[in-house]
Amino acid sequence: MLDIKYVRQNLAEVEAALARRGAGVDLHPFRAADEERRRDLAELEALRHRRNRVSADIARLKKSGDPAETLVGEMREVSQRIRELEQRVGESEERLNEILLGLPNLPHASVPVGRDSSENPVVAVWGEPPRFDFEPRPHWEIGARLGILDLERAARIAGARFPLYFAAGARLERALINFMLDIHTAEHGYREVLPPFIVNRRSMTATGQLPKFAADLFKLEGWDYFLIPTAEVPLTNIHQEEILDEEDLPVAYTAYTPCFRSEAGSYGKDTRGLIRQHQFNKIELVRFSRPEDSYAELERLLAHAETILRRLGLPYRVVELCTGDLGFSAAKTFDLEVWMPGQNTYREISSCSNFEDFQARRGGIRFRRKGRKGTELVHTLNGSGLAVGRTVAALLENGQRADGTVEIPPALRPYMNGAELLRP
RNA sequence: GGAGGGAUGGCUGAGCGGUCGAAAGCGGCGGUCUUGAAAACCGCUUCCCGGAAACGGGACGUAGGUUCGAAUCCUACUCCCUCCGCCA
Repeated sequence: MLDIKYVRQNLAEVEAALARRGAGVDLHPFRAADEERRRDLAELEALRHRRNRVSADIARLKKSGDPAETLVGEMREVSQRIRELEQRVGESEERLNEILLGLPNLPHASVPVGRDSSENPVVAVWGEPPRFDFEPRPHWEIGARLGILDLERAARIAGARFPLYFAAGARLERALINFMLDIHTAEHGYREVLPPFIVNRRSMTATGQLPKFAADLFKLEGWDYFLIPTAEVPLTNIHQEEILDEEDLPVAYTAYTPCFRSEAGSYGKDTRGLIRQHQFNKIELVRFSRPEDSYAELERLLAHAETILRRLGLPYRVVELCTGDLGFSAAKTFDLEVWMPGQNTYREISSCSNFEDFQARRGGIRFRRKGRKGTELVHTLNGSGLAVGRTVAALLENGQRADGTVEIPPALRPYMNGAELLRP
């Protein structure tokens, strides 16, 4: 959520910044509700002031046994008017809140202006795409031939876009989860978390999935509960409505969770393979920092995610999302895209973002500076470190050999009982 | 599922319907003492909104209600705890 004071004082700038995102927003309804609220609030507070004073007078009169009927009668009317104004102010606030919850974050000044993903600049490239003396296959064919991936049977059990791994495939997924968590906890200083995979409406609203993107979520019938689309939601909400100590920052959490996404509106896109699933595993990285540190923290977070790709020897590039491709809550985002030989293209495997105080304001996540009064909102960041299913896909495609076997990267072999190859 | 208890400041925890934003303790900050530190002692320290400030308003789980006036009374809801039952 944007700061209401900032929006009020910079209406035109906010509209312009949101226009750069491609979100044409008219803030006139905001202004109208805001002015109405402030007008009513001024009257309301004046009346409450009067009531407070007169109530004290009444108390004094009663104590000394003097009659107070005149004042009591007068206050009856004042209280009636107060109730009316409270009602009106409440309605204005509801309107304002609804508007503010629907506004996306403002892009950081450094974010390149662009319409969509085609205008995302590539900021770094790592590794050489492998060369094959045969036609590289897509991962779903490799996985099927190895007998470790069975998306047809998964469809029977659940439906399209669900995973079903067997044997070395299941083991590979588990190996990657442990491999990534071990690096992030032992080398990058993250505290490991195993959070709920189902969260309430409040948490979804704090991180920005709600109210606008309900259609992307799986909701439990008969409950106000949702399956998490990413561990960002439970991890960021760990400190919902808390005041952290400055010396505890930055706070860094990592978690393995499955992720559930309805993928509404993506019909026909990536219908084959592991790229776009209703359920997939992901290792998430979440950081809470002081405002002045958050962009250095973003670099750090990005480097942590990159480490995984490098250790696995997977070629990738870093792209910076332009204003038009930025997610709702993010102020700035870098995507990591891994090379997929079977598809002859780079595919997103991690997304690392700084949300600044956007989520912290929605979730009430603050900190207190050492030796100073008052509180400030923290900055929140998160990134995938990495999406596990897509990592499996990348390993299968990059490690494939002419005879149908797949080479396991050396760094992962200890997690695979020392095996060097996946064979049919 | 059944029975009971509870929700108050960063934390623990008091609080007859009327100077209660709230006792006390802990923690934090500043000071005295000390070569320094600790201890001891003194002072300050809830959060949010408006305001340069003075000051004003609000918040005691949430939402309503009663009342001139609610942390205190009533209703509903949410969450937590204890016991019983069931259960991976």
